[in-house]
Amino acid sequence: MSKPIQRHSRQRQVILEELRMQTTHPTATELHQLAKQRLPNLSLGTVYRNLELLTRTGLIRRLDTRGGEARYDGDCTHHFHVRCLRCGRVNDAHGLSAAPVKEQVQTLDGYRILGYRLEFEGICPTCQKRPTRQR
Amino acid sequence: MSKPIQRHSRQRQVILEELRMQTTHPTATELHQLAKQRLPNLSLGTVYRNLELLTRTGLIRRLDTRGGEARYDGDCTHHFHVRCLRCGRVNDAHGLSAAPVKEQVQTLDGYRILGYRLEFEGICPTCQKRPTRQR
DNA sequence: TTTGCAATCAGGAACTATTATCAATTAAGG
DNA sequence: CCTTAATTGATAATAGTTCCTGATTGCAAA
Ligand SMILES: [Mn+2]
Ligand SMILES: [Mn+2]
Ligand SMILES: [Zn+2]
Ligand SMILES: [Zn+2]
Repeated sequence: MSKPIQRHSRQRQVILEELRMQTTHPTATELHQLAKQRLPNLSLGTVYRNLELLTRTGLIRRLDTRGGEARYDGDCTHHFHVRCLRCGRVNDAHGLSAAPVKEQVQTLDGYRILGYRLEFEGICPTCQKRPTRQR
Repeated sequence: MSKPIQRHSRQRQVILEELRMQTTHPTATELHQLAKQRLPNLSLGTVYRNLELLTRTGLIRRLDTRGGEARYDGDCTHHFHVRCLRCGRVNDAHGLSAAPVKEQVQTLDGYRILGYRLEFEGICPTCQKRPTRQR
C-alpha cells in the first residue's frame, strides 16, 4: 500500500556516482563493469534494480530504444539526443537551445499530454569514416 | 552479395492486408491472432519474418516500443503518434499538420542527421476514466 | 548499545520478445 | 513439367531484463 522507505546503500551510491561521471550514456552492463571496479562483487541484478529505482525517483533518465540495451543518463537537465544508426552510440544534441516541439500541446485526440520523446538519428563521425557496409 | 528475389506468398499478403485494416498499431502477436483467422496454421515466426521484410522494403512502419512489444503501422504517410503511459496503446496524432521539428537540421555535433523520432506521451481517454492506480 | 525488521543484497532461475536454424513446401521462370 | 531458391512451420537459441531465494544491512526505537 504505502511506498517503501528508501534507505541508503553503498551500491546505489556508487552506481549513481559512476553514471554521473560518464558523458557516454552507458548501458546497464557497461555501468556494471565500471562500478565493479569499486565494488567487486556487485551483481548485474543490483545495477538494474537501482537504475530502475533512480529513474523512478527522477535522479537519472533512461533512454529507451528498440532491440538493444537501454542507455542511462545522469544529466536530467532538458536536452535531446542523437543516436548513431550504425553503432548505437548516443550523444547529447548540442546547438538545439529552443525546444523544437510546441510545448503548449496539452490535449491530442482525447489524450492528456504529459510530454514527448524526441531523438535524432544519423551517422556518427566515427562511422562516417568507416567504409560503407553493403547489405 | 546480391539480395534475394522477393516472391509472392499468401502469408505475407494476408499479414499486410490485416495490418492495413487496423488503426490500432497492433503488435506482432496481435497481428498473428488476427491473421490466423484466415490462415489457421500461420506461425508467429512467419509474422515476425514478414513484418521485418515489409519494414525493410518500406511498405509498413515499425513503431519501436520501449520495453514491451514493437507495434506496426500500415500507414506510411508522414504522421506522429501518441502513446498512453498507462496501457501502452498508440494512436495517430491528428491535428499536428506541420512538422514540429526543424527539417533543416542536417548536421549535429559531427553526426550526419538522417531523421528524427518524435512521439507524444500521455494518458488515453479510457485510462483517464479509470480510477488512479496508486504506486 | 542492542534489537527488530524491512530494505537491499548476490546469485541464479525464469521470463519475454525476438531471431536463428532447418527440413519440407511452394512460387515462379524456362 | 522441372529446377531452383524463397518461404514456411516448428522449434531451438539468444539477449535483455525481471523475479526469487535466503543472507545481509541500514536505521530507528527501545
Ligand atoms: Mn544526455
Ligand atoms: Mn499511425
Ligand atoms: Zn557510429
Ligand atoms: Zn491507456
